Amino acid sequence: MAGKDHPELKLRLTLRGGEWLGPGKADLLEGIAETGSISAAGKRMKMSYKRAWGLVEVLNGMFREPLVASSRGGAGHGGAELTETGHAVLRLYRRMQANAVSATEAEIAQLMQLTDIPDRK
Amino acid sequence: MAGKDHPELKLRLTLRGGEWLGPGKADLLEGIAETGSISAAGKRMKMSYKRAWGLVEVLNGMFREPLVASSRGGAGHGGAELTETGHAVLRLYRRMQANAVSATEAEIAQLMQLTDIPDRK
DNA sequence: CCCCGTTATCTCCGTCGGGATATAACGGAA
DNA sequence: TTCCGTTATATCCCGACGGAGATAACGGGG
Repeated sequence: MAGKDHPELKLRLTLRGGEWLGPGKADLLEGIAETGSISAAGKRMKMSYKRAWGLVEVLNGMFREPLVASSRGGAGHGGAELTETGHAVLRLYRRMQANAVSATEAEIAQLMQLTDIPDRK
Repeated sequence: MAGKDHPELKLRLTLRGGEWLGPGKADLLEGIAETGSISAAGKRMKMSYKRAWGLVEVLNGMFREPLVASSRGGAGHGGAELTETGHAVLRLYRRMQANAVSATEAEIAQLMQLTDIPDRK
């Protein structure tokens, strides 16, 4: 279920050439915060651990401080969690997305009217 | 020329699953409007004609009316131009982008401060 | 001392997007 | 009738992306 929820606006913020923050990395951060594990977060998004781990590595290198702190072994058999910076980045991205959506509602509505998609409201 | 201009915010508006409007198609539309040719517009963006033509085909199928009108042969040896709908879509996309940028300036500035990128201002 | 689940790495491999290239069609001009 | 530049379409091919799977390391618990 979870309806198709169209139209949908996605944002990609390019920090430097080749380094950017988009919906995928943001969702992964959120998944890590909720599951406490890189592999679990990746699995939830149907992506391989290799890919999830690679994204985390990139994320940690994009900012001054790492966004994800991970540990191996121990009582909890290892895991991962967001750092303070990680939470801050995720929060800022979500707010950025929300602001962008509300600031473009009018244009989106007009664009949708030019499509042949029936306006179910 | 053209400075790096970072950070940069890009928008992708998904109309239906698999059909979306983003920076690439928008720039292509703009290029066609300015050059009067699909191949010239594609070349300007360093993309093959095949790809440019494919994007135009998709664009024309996304809305009720085609966005690009093309012709072969004749006095001008063929060419392409934006339809009224094409101009409208491009204009709406540009306005959407501008609104989104100004609505997220604060978050973008805060995110940049978390990077190790020197703030040249 | 072995067990466990996760992190961390590596290698192999299928898929897919898109470039490169070739060819035909078009239709007015010369 | 030939020439021209563009649209339109097909085929071949390569590199990158990412999945699948194997392996090791970790470190507290039983």
